[in-house]
Amino acid sequence: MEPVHDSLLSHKTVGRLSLYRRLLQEMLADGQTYIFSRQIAAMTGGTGAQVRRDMMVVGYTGSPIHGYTIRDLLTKIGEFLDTGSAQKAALVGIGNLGRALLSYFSSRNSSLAVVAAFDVDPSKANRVIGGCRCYPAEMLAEVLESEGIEVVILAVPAQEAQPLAELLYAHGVRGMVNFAPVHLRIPEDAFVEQIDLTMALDKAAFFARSKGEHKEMKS
Amino acid sequence: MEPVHDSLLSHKTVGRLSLYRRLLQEMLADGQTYIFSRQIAAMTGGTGAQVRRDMMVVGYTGSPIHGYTIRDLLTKIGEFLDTGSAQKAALVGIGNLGRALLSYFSSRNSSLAVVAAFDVDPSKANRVIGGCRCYPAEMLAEVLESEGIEVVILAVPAQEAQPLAELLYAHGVRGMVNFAPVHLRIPEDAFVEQIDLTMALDKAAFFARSKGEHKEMKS
DNA sequence: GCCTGTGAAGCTATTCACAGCT
DNA sequence: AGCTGTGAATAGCTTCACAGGC
Repeated sequence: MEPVHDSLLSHKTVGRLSLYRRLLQEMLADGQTYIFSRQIAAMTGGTGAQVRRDMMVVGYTGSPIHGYTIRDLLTKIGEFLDTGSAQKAALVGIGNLGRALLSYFSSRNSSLAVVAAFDVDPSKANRVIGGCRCYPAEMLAEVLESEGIEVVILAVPAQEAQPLAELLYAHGVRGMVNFAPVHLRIPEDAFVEQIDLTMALDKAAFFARSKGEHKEMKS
Repeated sequence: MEPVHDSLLSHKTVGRLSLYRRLLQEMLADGQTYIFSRQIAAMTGGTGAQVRRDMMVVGYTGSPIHGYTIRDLLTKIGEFLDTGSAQKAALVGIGNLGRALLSYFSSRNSSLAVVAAFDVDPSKANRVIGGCRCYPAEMLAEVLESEGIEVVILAVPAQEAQPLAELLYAHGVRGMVNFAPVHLRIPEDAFVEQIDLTMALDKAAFFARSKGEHKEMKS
């Protein structure tokens, strides 16, 4: 409805910046100091021009001689993507997928820590999985507020997702990553990143064929 | 490089069709017979116009009276998305995430079945997880060919992903869903759907804030 | 030379808006 | 009246191409 977008601040750009950050962290750990836009592009599957555009957004200016200084660039991207204070995340739904996600995120050193997990099954409470304390669902509101959690990962069954999302919204959560195969209806001022595994597989299957066909057609 | 795209056949359209299909299957199971584009749009977070455009792609024409006939529409979408013969998929990497994905896909009745799983750890072989037979990594090539697998899900550690992708490509796999946080470099005629959990969380965290800020700024 | 930063062009995707139908 | 199908318009994203600097 309303074009609230900050001219240059798109969805996709933010995603790529997250990607660049991870990449640059690895390079820095590898002992590299400088990098050119083309190199970043090659490693992320983009083009040099696009990388440079993305850098414009964060406001970092590289040198034509060395390219970008990895450490400084990381700082700038961090300033752009992160809040001053460390943000906290939680996960709801400690099933197979939930547990896998917990261990995935505990191993990564994101700027964002998953600090709490919830499940309706009380037998799962009070355990620690992937360095993350588990609570029963009744404690959701309480813990969200005491910890100041603004981002939540939903790994619950499809029919539980919508009511849960509404509850989370009511308690101030404005960013969600939803693995349930349902579109969440929540107010405009919250953001949902939908991850749809069935769709991903369908797409891979479809293009696995169609790409091959194109090749054949290419007389 | 080369604009191989079939005019109307975009990435995103295929994704939405997969979404519509799941939705329509549910509605059919619920006993519904007809549906309007606006209703589909409301349930997927799109617009009516977009739904109708997508339907143009599959070549199904609805009636202004009833809208779309769910059963027929499903058939058309199926004809469009699926091959005649049932396609098979495999999964590589039976870690936490791999196991979660196996049980996820075994419960869904997709047109695409995950029929085999692989892991370098031989102790995981010869088990059955989520109705899916597990093999040691050495048997990859053999099983891929005997089963005729064209689509593979990669749930392996980052450093193993690229060599594995090359191996899969060499054995005819042309569609992959990659959960490893690395961009896969493989030839143009294969398709990779990248699923990046860290990026998803970063985006949710970023927009959780920025949406709120916009609201404030809106004097 | 080979880089960055960036206006301008080009492309893709989405929405508008209306004809046509019942 | 209210829907679908679709040309035309718009919005959004990516790439081109070149000035400017060392």
